[in-house]
Amino acid sequence: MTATEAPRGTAQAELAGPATAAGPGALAGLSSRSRALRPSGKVLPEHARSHNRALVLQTLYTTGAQSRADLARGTGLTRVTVSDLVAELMGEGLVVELGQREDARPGKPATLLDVARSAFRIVGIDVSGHRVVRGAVLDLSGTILERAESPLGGATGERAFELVAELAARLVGLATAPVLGVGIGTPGVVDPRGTVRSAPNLGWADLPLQARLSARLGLAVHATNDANAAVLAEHGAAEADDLMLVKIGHGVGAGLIVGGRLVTGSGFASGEIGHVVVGTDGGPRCVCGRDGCLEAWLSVPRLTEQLDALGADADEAARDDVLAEAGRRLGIVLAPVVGALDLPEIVLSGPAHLLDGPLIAAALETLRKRTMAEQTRDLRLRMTAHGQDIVLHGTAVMVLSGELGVS
Amino acid sequence: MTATEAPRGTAQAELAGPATAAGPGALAGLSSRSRALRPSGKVLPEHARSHNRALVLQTLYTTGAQSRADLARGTGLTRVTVSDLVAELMGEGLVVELGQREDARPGKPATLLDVARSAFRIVGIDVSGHRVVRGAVLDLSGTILERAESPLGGATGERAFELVAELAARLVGLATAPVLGVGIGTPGVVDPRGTVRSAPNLGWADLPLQARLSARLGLAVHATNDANAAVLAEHGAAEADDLMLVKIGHGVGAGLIVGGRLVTGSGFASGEIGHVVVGTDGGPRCVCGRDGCLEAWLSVPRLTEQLDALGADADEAARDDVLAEAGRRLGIVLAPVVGALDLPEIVLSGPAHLLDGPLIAAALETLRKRTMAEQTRDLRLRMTAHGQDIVLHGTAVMVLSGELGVS
DNA sequence: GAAGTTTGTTCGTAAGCTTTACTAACTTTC
DNA sequence: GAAAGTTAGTAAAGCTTACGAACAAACTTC
Repeated sequence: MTATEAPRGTAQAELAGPATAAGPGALAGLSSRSRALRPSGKVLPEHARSHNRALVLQTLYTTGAQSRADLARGTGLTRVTVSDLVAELMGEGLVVELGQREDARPGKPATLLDVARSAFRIVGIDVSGHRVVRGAVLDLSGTILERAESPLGGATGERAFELVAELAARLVGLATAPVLGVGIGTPGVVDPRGTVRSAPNLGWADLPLQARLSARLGLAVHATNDANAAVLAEHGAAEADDLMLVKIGHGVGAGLIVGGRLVTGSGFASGEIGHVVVGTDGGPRCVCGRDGCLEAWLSVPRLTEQLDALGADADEAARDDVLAEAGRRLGIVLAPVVGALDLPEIVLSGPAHLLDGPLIAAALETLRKRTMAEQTRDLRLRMTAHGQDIVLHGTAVMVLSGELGVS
Repeated sequence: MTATEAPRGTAQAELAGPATAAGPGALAGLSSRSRALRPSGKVLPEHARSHNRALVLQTLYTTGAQSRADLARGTGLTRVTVSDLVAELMGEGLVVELGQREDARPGKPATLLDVARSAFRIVGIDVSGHRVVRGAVLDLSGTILERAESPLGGATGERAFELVAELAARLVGLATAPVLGVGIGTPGVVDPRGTVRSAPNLGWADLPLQARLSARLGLAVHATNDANAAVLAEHGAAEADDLMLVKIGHGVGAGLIVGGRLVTGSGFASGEIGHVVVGTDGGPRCVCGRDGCLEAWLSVPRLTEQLDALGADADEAARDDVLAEAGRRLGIVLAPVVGALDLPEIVLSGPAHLLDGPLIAAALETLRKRTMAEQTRDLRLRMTAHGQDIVLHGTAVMVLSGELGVS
């Protein structure tokens, strides 16, 4: 009996989490399979199986087209087991054969396999913009195929949710292949079940974003904080297991990966460094009422305002001073975090014309001056390469990871 | 890789590197069995088995005496499987039957089981003292049964290693039951294989402490940074999955647990916050040459010196001011870390007469003032309950975790 | 004393991965 | 040009692991 014929519907139904609705058609079995649901800890054979299945898919995803034998060597599993898992994955449409390898080697020519990167779509939504909700349809490689956006127009609460839901539905409609899942990055505190505990700007409090959207779309939905999504996007490319991403926009927030895993925090509020006070010499008044919060120093509105105040014909040096001062403040706040976590890399996301230059240089210099040389000698501080789409890319990583165990 | 699951066990696997020799006799099979050997991925049935074995042991360890049926309910495994695993554990001498349960209930009376807490010993060594190396023999519950120490006498390099090795051997000799393993907490940067990459005070650089000691004693050895050991000790008792421990002595260091796992850092130098500069208003000159490092503000020699300078008949308020200022400085450094990680709890270790009072109060107040209210409202900042023995207890936790998968 | 309950074991089964052995299909070598 | 060697993928058998069903033991309750 081949794996594809195996009637395992019951097992899937049991594994499927209550919060995430399974998709229709070919996807019905997918979302449940790869997730390791181990609330209290025991490991059953089927868990091992799904782990190995995800491992094969992951290897194929990151290493690219290769044969079953290559996969066996790469994963440490035997060729037999790999063949079995691949048959299962092919049965679900996630993996396809590309044909025989061309190069001339002794032995039977290998049949190349690859993830069916165009067989499924991911819908990503970025609610972190101040004026618009942005969305996209991506393929399994994370390439953006379609875009759409909705002006937020100051909407909050239920109206804001409605805008998000409509945009998501519109994008699902644009998808020309089955949708694997929908990912959402939103500001605020989001718990692991995708409930927005608190997002003041959007007027959301205890909004079960993931559950409601999942019910409405009939698709698997994953929601997380926008900075967390961003750091997932960056981690997808980076090889490092420790990474911090600082997202600078209207507010300032961060996402952290430590030991290869996303840090959520005890109250799901990790990365909220925007209202940490910087230094011991005061600073600009913050919207939160205190003086010298990081956000008061560094937010895009504040920087823009300061630069505008210099006038259009301002000295280059004067502009640089403003930006360098903001960078120094960022460095001051990051130094203890870098020291405590021994971080090798920090990535900034936000308007490059403000961040990429004197600001980032001053931040790195400040970090070096305020931490042990051994730790920050190799520290990298750089702009993201994802640009404006970082949250969208991150939501795709989240869906891939959540649905297929791939990142 | 599955985000929630893939790297699990890495901490253990890394802690127990290939350098760890298995013990003799009854212990020969233990150390290898419980370790989750999953460098990059595949899961075999035997891995699942060892995981479940550790789960049973862990449940028994933390919940205390209970029946096989209780264990089955607690772990989610069936009674059959639990019986099988318990038989294996009893065969290795790790679990014993205590006799029938006394209370009057319908049904066949249950046979109570417990971890054989006195059947094995753990030897712990604390090299973090400035003048002496301290050691102890502990049972599996972490109770200290014997103590021994060696004056360091300014020894460094090979002589210091010799002192440690001799103390360890002496303690192994004092043990009246088979030794499960030896744990060492040392200052400096220690990699996952127990090699001390750098410990300036001891004159150690790239010293394979774990491997050499393991070869010499013929026992499993685990070595880690002293602050990491300390936070493991604290975590053993705490229920929280996120925890920071700040160890204040001659130097200042920290150990971090995030998401239930020890943070090692990209260069194995996590927690090195002693030489992070505090604030933007200068400060005392540090041994590292900079002004205003945390260690320059907060180290025990510095505090003692300041208090001594006040004179023996000093005002109580003056003493409090000195300590409160140090506490404020600690709060300033910790605020960004608390914000970034959303930490629920910070524990201090060090001389209570200095730390437990105005210092800790000022630190907490400063933390509250410099972070978002939502995050620090429930923040706990307290002294450790382990006192001077925190590193010794931590080394025991490390051995338990590394050898048995129990913590 | 009968009925019900709980414990712990025995026996057979399903799932999963491995080893061993095989065929297919190619390159290299003589 | 044929034999030898190499590699890919499959098939069969076996081992490990955990499960479910059934059962005996031993107790409480009625």
